[in-house]
Amino acid sequence: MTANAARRLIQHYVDNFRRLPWRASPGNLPADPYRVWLSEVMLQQTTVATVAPRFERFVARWPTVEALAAASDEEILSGWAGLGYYARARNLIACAREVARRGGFPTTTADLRKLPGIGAYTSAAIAAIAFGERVAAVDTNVERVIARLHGLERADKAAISALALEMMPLEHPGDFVQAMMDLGATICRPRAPRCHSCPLESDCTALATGNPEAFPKRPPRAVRPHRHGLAFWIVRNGKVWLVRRPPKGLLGGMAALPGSEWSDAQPTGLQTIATVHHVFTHFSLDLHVTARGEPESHGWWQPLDRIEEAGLPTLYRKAIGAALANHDQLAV
DNA sequence: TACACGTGGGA
DNA sequence: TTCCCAAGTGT
Repeated sequence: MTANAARRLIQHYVDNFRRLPWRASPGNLPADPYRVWLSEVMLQQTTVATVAPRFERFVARWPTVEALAAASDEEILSGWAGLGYYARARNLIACAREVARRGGFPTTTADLRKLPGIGAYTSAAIAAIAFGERVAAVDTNVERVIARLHGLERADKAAISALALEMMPLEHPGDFVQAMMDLGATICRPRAPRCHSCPLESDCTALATGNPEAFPKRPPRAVRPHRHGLAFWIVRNGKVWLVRRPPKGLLGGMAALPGSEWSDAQPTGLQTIATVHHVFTHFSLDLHVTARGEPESHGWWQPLDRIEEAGLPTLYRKAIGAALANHDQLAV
């Protein structure tokens, strides 16, 4: 039964193969470990639609891990700007330099796992897809597919991994890994799964219950607090004063408008040029843009007509856009 | 173990 | 508008 299900799963993947820029065709191994690594890191918590063009830009600019390792921190962080989860970019830099120093990627899950930004899932994905190791890469897609297949409300990582490995064929583990993820992304979706199109329809315990969507059970979402912050608008001769944020923490290492610490309290008695609302994973923010005369911190003058070259994360890109819209009105 | 860590698109 | 959430990792 299991072997048949796996065969059907992979056949469905081959028949519906989505030609994504980082993929080798099914059956072809090994894939370029640099491309597999870069795409897997970009895809952490990020959609295929968002990643695809960015991936193309990265490999065009830095075709090899050695090229990436030779780039400056600022170049790479700017290239990452807008993708989010910037610790990934910081780890990407450290990982590229370590891999270049060693002369290539390690080839096993265990050794890949030691590199910065490569955890349990990504190490397994690279090992399976680029090096043909027979190992289960358990992301949320695989977790959901396996949980539904076996009718498990609670998804224990180790149990899921064992069940996935049990189902995995001996040949072409990378195809199986990608087939599972594709099934989760396109058929076995969190909501409104397309069970009538699923190659595992006849094997699925969750479907047999009549409510496959209920598997696995999701924890309730935590309440998201709201905060406020100030951003200082310092302009001169068509240039705006920017700073680089501290290397760790939220938006760590990224270009930014200078400003205050963020707090729970709404600022009062403030002349604001613009206020932008932005939602982070664990809180939302109103950033109030307010004029200041002189720079007080270490930073640089960024020409406003070349603002997209600054590598601004979305929060500050939005804030500057809103400030410019109002600024232009005031200046008329 | 639980929390910090971004963003944009779809329902 | 609001909520959900997408190929997780580090601490």
